[in-house]
Amino acid sequence: MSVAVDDDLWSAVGDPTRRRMLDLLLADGDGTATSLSERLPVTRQAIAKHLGVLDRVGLVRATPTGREKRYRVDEAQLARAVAQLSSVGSAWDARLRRIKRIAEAIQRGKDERGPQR
Amino acid sequence: MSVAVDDDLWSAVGDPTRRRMLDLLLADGDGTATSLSERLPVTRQAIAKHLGVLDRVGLVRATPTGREKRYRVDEAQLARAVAQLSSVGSAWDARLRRIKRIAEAIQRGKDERGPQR
DNA sequence: ACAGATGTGCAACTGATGGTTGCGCGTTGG
DNA sequence: CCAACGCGCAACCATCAGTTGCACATCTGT
Repeated sequence: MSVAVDDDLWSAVGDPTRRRMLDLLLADGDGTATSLSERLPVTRQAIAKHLGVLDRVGLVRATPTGREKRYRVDEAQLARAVAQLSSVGSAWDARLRRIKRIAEAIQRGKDERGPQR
Repeated sequence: MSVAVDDDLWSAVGDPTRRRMLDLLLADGDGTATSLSERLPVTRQAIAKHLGVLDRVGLVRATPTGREKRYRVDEAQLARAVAQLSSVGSAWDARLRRIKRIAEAIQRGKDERGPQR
């Protein structure tokens, strides 16, 4: 059975730029579209759109203060996303282990019947 | 410092359809574009394109047999992808824990100076 | 108080990509 | 041998990440 995953959340962290934005926000505590765009190889407007996406899925929250708009990571929601990553990861990992085990069992079966068929 | 991630690999597993394809291939052992398209809500051609992407990043390998082309998951490469998922996940997790710890420390500092002011 | 600097938001355009339909070609099986 | 099956290629559409350009709001220094 495939793991239950919130596609919106996953694809939000699926984008490399958005992942780096989250990294920066976590490192600095908060940030604005302009401050993030200065540290990433994309324009402010592109960052603003990404912030819109992250905001829609609840990974960041904005607090307008005067002329600027500071964004903070919503830690609970990011924790949810992390949980999903490790969930899918461990599911695949389990399958890989299982496949490997079966392969080894088959190999053992062949050996029992003799190496020359 | 942000985790080193192979963006191509990540974005390959970032797509929900491709993730489900990998799930099916892992469950069945192998599959063709047609067999996968029968179990997913997209056309064969869309599946074929996704298989192309997965093949390009090495997550699957194709073996043409007569008129059909069977795809198998490359276990080593998928293991690499899983490693990256858990790598990013645990990096964020560590940051979240650190932030929480600092927040608690600040809170303790306030308490020591007295709850009022 | 006002003029310039700074920060946002909105709109139009481009390029990549996930999806579709339609068609033609090789392989296979009754 | 020919009809069915599986695949690849091409054209087309929608969405989205990214850009440029411009207008509007808010600070700030003199």
